[in-house]
Amino acid sequence: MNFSSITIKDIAAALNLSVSTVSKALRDSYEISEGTKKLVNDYAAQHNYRPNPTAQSLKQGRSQSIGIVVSTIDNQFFSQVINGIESVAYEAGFNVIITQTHESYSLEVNSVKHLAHHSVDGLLISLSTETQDVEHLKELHRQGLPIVFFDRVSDEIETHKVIADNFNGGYNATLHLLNAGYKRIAHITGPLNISIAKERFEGYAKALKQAGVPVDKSLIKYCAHGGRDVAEIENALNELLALQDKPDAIFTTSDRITTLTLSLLHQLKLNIPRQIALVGYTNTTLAGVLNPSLSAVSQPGFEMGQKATQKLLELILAKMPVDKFETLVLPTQLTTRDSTAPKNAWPKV
Amino acid sequence: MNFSSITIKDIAAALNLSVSTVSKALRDSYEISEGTKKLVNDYAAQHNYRPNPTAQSLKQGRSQSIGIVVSTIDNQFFSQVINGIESVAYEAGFNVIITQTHESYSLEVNSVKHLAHHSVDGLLISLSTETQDVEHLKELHRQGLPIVFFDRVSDEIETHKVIADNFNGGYNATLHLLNAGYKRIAHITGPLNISIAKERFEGYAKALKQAGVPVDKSLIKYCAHGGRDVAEIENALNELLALQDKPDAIFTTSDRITTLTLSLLHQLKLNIPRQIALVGYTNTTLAGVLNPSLSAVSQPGFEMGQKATQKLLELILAKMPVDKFETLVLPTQLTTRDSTAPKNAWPKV
DNA sequence: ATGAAAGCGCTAACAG
DNA sequence: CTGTTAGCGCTTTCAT
Repeated sequence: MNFSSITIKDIAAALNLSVSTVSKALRDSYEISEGTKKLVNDYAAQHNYRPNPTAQSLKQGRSQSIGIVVSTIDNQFFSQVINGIESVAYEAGFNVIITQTHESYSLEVNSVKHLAHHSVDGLLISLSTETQDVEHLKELHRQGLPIVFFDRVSDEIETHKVIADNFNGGYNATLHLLNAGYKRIAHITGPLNISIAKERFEGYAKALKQAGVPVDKSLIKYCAHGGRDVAEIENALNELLALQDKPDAIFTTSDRITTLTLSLLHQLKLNIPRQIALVGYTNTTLAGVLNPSLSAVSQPGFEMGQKATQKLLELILAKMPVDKFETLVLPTQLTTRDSTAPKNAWPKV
Repeated sequence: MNFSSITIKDIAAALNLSVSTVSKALRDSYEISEGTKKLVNDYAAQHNYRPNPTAQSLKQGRSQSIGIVVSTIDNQFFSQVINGIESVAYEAGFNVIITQTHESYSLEVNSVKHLAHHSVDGLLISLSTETQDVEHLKELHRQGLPIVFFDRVSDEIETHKVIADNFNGGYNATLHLLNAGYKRIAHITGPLNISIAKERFEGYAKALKQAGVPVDKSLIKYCAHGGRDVAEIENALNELLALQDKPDAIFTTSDRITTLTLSLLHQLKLNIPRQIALVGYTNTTLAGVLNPSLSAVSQPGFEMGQKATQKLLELILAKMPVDKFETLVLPTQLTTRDSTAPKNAWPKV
């Protein structure tokens, strides 16, 4: 069933023209006289004609739509990215299809296949935590599907990438903790195969080294599913708190890990920052009203979505094959709050 | 460009059959011999054949996709609903297309038109705050497009609806405040033309009346855009706090209004609940770790998405026109925390 | 049991 | 400048 307007055929019949003439007139072809164009366009406007996108897709092999693959939309960072994507895509007349991986490799493969199959004209993807192998993307990339990575990128595929400055995000958060007097700084993160975890870890390690603090492996916990399951964080936390030489601060590296860690510390009735300080990556707008107010590294999600989409549209609309690719690095922002108050200036209990 | 597998034509050529035979074999038609079916299906499986959804859409006038219209995905409640929708839709082989209204009537009309035009087989919609007129939906509904409302429904269109028990949500939250000793209970909400605001208000009013507390209009603030703009809440709050007889508690009715109110109360350095208590609708998983921990009315978002999708699929797959419609009402849950601690048992400062 | 042919709505090469 | 025709990939009569 089609719930929309008339077809080109209807216009042709009504105006005693051929469908091709109408089609050309609507597309403002130089072959068509001004008079006919006006006639057709007026009629079309009056009868609220709109081309059937499905037919156009089939015919042209292009769908005017782009596919998005993220871990989950139930996450402020990703929903901000998606809003950024939509703002640019709609402006350019492109439709978006959102799919979620829930951090699973097989769901990611499904999503990508699904999108490719629905003949999206391009793909915006942030890899799932589980993903190690990107063959499913390489294949499509080889066939010419424009792909732009954002957030969690792969270095095995040469294309545009838009990321945040993960190294400095990790570096600044850790440096801030050091400056505030914390020394035993734990790190809860995802597996190092995902780019963001690796880079944030490197920033963390660099800050420690500069301060002459050894990088203690027992303080670093990797959540295989990026904190998808609460148990992952629970285990990490229990192990950290069971150490002889307990950490006095934690640096966490994703929205989910950060907020779950905070919740668990509450459950354990640990005072933040007196018993343990916390700074984490998160884009939640609630950081300032958490208990305690949470020091946070936030990323320009909306802007990341916009930039990634602009680069993708460049690829899609390019006349010539593109062979020069860019990696855009956007700044992160560290906002310090009570959860990392300096040791010599702890808020009163 | 098509980034996927082979076509029916390829199979036909390879097997020396006609396309129609292959098509029928793939669809397990009774007209085709078992032998040929096996031949075709094996070949298809081996070469990873997958039908082109665009072509199927065009041919059948069905797209195996459903459209979703929500105010914004950047909201825990709606992203939970969407996850519920996806879980059912994917199971049934349906694809979903998500669009956002950002509480704007004109964007809603655009979204709906866009979806209808992309020939979705059905529509799941939660109306925007601005929407008063549902002619854009009536029109499509008349033409036979299956529509199911969730959350914010219209009573001008007869179809399935899935909502939360808004009346009791408002009633219980207000009753709880009364029992905790609060008497001057303000109410910040959206315009009464949206169903949820109206019903929640009625619950609020009922609880007050039962307790013999007059409903004071000066304590009720309607945000025309449902709190989309911070200024709306700011004004509401300023007016409330400027009253001779100030409120001692606030009941808010959406994720966004609730969290913004909390943030603003922080900015004003008001102690919650001593100077003013707060209970609000929100599905944020952070309610327990906010400062103070927030008493909240939460809704079963995931389940709402699932139920709505089930009802929609019933309509889409129905052989006969459906004329008996249901309105499912799901329970809400009130979780009481420190932000509404009883007056005689306030947490220490 | 299989195939030829038409057509969903649109575009585009090719004629006229 | 306009029209005829073919075809995107698939389904579906209607032959054979």
